[in-house]
Amino acid sequence: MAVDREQFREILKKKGLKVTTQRLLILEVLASCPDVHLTAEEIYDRVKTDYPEIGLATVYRTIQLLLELHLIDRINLDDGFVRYEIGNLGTGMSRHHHHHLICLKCGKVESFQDDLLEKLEQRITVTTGFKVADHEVKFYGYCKECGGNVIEKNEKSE
Amino acid sequence: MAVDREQFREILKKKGLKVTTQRLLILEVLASCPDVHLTAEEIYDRVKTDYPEIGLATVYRTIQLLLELHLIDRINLDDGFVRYEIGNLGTGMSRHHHHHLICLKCGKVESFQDDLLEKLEQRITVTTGFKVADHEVKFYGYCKECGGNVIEKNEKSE
DNA sequence: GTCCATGCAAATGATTTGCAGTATC
DNA sequence: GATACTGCAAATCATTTGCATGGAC
Repeated sequence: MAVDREQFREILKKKGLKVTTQRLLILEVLASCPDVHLTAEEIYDRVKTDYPEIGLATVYRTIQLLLELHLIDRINLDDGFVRYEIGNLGTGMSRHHHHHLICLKCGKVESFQDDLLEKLEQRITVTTGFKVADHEVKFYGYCKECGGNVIEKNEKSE
Repeated sequence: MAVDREQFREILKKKGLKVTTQRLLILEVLASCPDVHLTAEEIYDRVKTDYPEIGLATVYRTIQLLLELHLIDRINLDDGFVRYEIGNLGTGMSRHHHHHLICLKCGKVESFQDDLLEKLEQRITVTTGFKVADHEVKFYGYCKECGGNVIEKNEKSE
């Protein structure tokens, strides 16, 4: 699983970019946990255990690079940190446009995949003339463990 | 249209908060343009034309207040600025859970209303046990004026 | 050897906070 | 008159940038 180290080398070389230990390690950290959404600082900390000399600026610069190469996606949970996760190309699996379920209690972020949005995109184009290229969908609520499957509130209206 | 000045007074008093010119003006600016999504700085500039003594810190503090009162909503377009718009309560109209169409060319932000998401929310709850309380949906693409209704690219795959 | 990439430290820029003065109730 | 609110300036904090060194090709 995860992007092959060789594939990544190829991509970098094809773009005239250099293959460095730092870049390999950062992608590896992100690829090794496709369902954890890490902040720049968290990536920095994880890489540092294997490579203590790395600087935070390098992490930020590499993140930019990986975003431009579409190997990772950014997620903003509006908590003051931008998070990153490995993307479609990065995993090789079809994680095409999955949505995020953010638990308001424990903060856990799950992923959910559904194609209902495609229908909505078509509807938007027909109705407004807006041509959708990409979307970002976040659902806030309560996960299974935090009471998602228990009906604890009687708010049927609103 | 927009929240009645009196209603706002009531809400503030009920919470033991004071009615100030600054608070009235800031809500008014947001209520007067329900489809424009303003940054804190933009709100600051607009209020300043009527009330030049206002400070930027007051704008930020009032925005926090209005968010807590659920009179406004925040929108993050990931361009480095957080934007705000008047919410359901603020307009009195049903703008329940509208989505944002963000033009990648001209930067314009349109609103779009649809209930297809409700269906998706149900599906999520049934499938994962996650109970959805709120959602935020952003569509990136090209608006009518910028080529949304013109097929200018032949990219059918990806 | 040539450049690109890195690491450090300083800069940036939106948002926040402390504090003394001011306005509301 | 008490207390909450404001305005200013300083502080904060994630992210970016300048620059000299180091590493990839």
